[in-house]
Amino acid sequence: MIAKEDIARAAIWARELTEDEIERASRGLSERSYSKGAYICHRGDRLDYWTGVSDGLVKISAISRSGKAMTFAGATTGSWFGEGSVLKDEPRQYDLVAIRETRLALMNRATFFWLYESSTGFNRFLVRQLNERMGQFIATIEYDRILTPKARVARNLSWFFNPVLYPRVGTEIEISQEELGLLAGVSRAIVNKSLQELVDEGLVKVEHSRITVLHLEALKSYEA
DNA sequence: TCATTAAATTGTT
DNA sequence: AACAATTTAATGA
Repeated sequence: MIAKEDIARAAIWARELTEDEIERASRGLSERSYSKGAYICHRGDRLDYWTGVSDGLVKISAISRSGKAMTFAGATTGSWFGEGSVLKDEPRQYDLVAIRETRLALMNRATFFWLYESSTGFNRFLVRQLNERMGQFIATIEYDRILTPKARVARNLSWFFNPVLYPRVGTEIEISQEELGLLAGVSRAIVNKSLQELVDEGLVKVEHSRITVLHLEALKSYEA
């Protein structure tokens, strides 16, 4: 088992924190595991923690009034989310589902607020993250209206490489075509065909359970 | 280290 | 949704 302090130190928001702040943060952390397909929480549930993905893949989605499932985002290893619900002290607005075996790091509310009140570094992180997410949601609205399934796949892929929201090193992501389909809201067959075409266009490289992005900018604004 | 097997993933229909 | 082909991971000689 990894020490809490290591989790805190490795977290993206720890980069601008002081030693004292990191130490305090680590004491407010706990971990919880979820098996593939398990609901972490349903819309309307209370989840009084700020949540980070230690390892795995989480789908953030909602069911529209017409009953259609809609995915807002995927959270991969290293990303943190849910600050909105914790800050406002309200139930979660979205469903959270573990798409694969997943370990979550949970920061309790008291610790989150302590950082919020005390740490300028932490606040800088929060502002950056909220700003990036705003940009991504605007892009989501656009893509939902106009894009072909193939472009959905391309743009969903590009989101995983937002350096603020998803602190990954390199240009690869470990994700199966089925998982990507779940996130993009298209069938596995569409994902497969789309990826092959994107490979032909020289934008990505596809291996087993792994996708390498070669031209991120082209994916971000993919239209056809 | 290599061979065998089971499980996951991919490509196609 | 179903099927075959491919790749990986796990097991044990």
